[in-house]
Amino acid sequence: MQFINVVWLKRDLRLTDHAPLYSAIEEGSPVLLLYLYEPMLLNDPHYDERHWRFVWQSLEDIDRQLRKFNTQVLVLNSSAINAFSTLMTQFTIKHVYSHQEIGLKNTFERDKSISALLKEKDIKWFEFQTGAVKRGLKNRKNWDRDWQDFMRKPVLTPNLEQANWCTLPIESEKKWDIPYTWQTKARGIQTGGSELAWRTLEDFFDQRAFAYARSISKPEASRSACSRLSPYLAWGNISIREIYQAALKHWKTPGLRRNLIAFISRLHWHCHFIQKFESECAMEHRPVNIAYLDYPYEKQSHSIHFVKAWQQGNTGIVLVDACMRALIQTGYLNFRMRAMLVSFLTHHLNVDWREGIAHLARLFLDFEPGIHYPQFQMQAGVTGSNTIRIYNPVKQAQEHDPEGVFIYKWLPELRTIPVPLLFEPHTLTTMEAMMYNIAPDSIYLNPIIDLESAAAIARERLWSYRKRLDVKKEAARILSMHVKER
DNA sequence: AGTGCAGTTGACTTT
DNA sequence: TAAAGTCAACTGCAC
Repeated sequence: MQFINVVWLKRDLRLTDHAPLYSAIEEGSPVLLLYLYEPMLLNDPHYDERHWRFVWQSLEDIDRQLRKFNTQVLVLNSSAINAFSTLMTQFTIKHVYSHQEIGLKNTFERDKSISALLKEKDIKWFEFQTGAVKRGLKNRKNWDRDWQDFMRKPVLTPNLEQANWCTLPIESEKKWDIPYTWQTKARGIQTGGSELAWRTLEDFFDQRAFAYARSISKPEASRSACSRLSPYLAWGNISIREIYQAALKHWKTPGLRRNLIAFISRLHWHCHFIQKFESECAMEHRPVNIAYLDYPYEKQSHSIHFVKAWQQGNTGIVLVDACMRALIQTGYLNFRMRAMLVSFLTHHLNVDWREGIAHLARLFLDFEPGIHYPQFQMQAGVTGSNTIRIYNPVKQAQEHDPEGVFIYKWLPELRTIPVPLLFEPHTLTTMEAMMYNIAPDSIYLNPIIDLESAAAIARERLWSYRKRLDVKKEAARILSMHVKER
């Protein structure tokens, strides 16, 4: 049987700055590129069709680049165990190469079973660091410096010309029909693939980044002034190091410096949070601060209506609903508005963060487990260490969407209401509501909660809970683990 | 010109 | 990456 090296693609769907592919090619044996649509993930509530479509588009992009080498990615709809077992009947696998996956428990467990399988067959599996995130890190000593060092190292571009490509074995991948809806572009949602990742990057540094810092908090302006690289980063169409080094190239451009500093600091936070998740992955199932297991959330039987209204963008709070609807349609929202959505669910509605986390994961095209969990918990206030942020959706709208552009766009039924009444339609009199042509049973005349009293109650609940001794003790423990030591 | 006062601004604290 | 409250300093204005 033919010897091959398997390069197992996961959330690293690119052919540049790719250490596993680089090493596999260097080794010399024929290379097989493998991607698995795993039933375990297809059925996971964190994922949505939009993700698998993005992955498909990314794979198509890779195949386009591979065409001149007369090869393509082997795509299988299969569990990893089955896929590797099948491959082993066709080939003698010399090595397996992949990036470390800092993911949910299910992928971690899957990796452990694959590791066991490969070990049993005496096959070496080389796993490479993802970005600046270190596996099994005990503390944050020198973490910042190491981040810098990693980002400044030259990118590892595999020599595709030199590669020895393996002849694709199995007919099986052709038997499997990729759903039609994955193969059509989704209107309003970003399209996957490295080519588009690089076009987005260039367009950002050439045009959009000039407005970055001043627009980042605004729901409408952020959509063009932010980089929009997040899904490409999450699915690995481009590496964080490639983005970092591209940013540095524009360092001297007048008017860009401040924006680049703001942008690069966020690249840094990207790894920081994934590192946090890697170091304390139990946070997928419980609050980082274990004292919050007893937090007095709304009973599920009661919260279910709140959750539904929140999920559908039907709460009657204008900016909250506009944000959720934008997210459903486009898979994107700027950071501040994401935080506000979590704040509203967990604070105003007092719903357990675990009842909302998968919903946003499904909607975020750029869903990244290692960022999603720490961020969601932090915003939900269950870390016990970061300050509690209860966003006021009315104030946020007045400050960041003063003309109502974003709200009108996503809640067209309110187009007749002028600013500033738009921000608080429940204050309209019956006469005014009629005048503006708002249906008398509109949720916007009668929101699911009273914003002010809900915020006051949440403030009291959160701050009094934080005073508990067990909360403070846990907070101290967490701090010593994650905060940078110099 | 100095004084009293309402209203504003910004730094800082509390929740 | 919050919001509300407190307080001192400051401003504009009337007398």
